[in-house]
Amino acid sequence: MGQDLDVGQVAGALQASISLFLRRVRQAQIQGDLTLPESTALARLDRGGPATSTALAKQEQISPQSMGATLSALETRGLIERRPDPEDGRHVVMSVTDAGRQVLGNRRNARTERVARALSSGFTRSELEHLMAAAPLIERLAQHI
Amino acid sequence: MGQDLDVGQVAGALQASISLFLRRVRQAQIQGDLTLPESTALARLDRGGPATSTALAKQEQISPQSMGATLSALETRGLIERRPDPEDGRHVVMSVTDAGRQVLGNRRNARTERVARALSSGFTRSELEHLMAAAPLIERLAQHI
DNA sequence: TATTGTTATACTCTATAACTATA
DNA sequence: TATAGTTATAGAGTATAACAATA
Repeated sequence: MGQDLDVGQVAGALQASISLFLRRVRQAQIQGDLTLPESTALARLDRGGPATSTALAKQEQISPQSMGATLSALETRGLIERRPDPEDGRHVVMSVTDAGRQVLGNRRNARTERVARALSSGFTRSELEHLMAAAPLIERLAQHI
Repeated sequence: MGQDLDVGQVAGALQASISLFLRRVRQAQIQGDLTLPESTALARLDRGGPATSTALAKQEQISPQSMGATLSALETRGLIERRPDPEDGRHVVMSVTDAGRQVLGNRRNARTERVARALSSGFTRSELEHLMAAAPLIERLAQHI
């Protein structure tokens, strides 16, 4: 306050708006659609190339067990495949299959489509730019909590 | 992106950054601290005055049952109290107790404090302003999904 | 002994369905 | 019949603990 913006106020405002947003996004989940952690892991695997579940877990900042569960779900759907690492028998390297790349190619799943539609209809171009610029700030903030 | 910013791109970036943020905020939860929905409901009840659980659920855009569970937890801790509505026996009006106001007065619980600290140490003033301005946009977006 | 990964279990947050009480 | 609230149950998304295999 005073000269500075109160960081507590910013923290509170972000928590409130962000928890509402994520709740609504989850409610927009449609049967058969990839869940949020599934799309995130699949996209990251495609972007970063084949990786082990532990490495992915570190990148997403979740426990290896949680990442394992997400990857199992993706494997069951045939979107990724597991391959043993010949150099280290403890490693299991995951990679995106053709089917997985196809799903990523469809790009906008039902959930993202709904968010995109909301953005198209109620936001000015400048507001969109503002939101786009905020995303990396939120990500950086998350990494420092 | 040519002339227009791709709304799908904005939607994807927001989902990724926001889910990471909320995950980290939840991990920062400390034993004994109010959970995120608990603080949100308590703050709203204090801000808006006594209200029924159904009314609060509508405001937070969650199911009445979920709000009921959150309110029960707050009541168990003595932070809110329930009072029957003499005019309509179906209504149960919730209000903040002195203990609840005291908790709100402490303002920054451990979770918010950690977010605030992260904001203080790694962000410029202009980035803070940017984040503060993004919060209402995110909230508006959430409401239109 | 340390690391990778799996299995088992549990907690938080939310949902839907079924019920009771009141209007 | 409609509304407010409660109870029961389930699912998503995470966590920790205990374990086996490999290094």
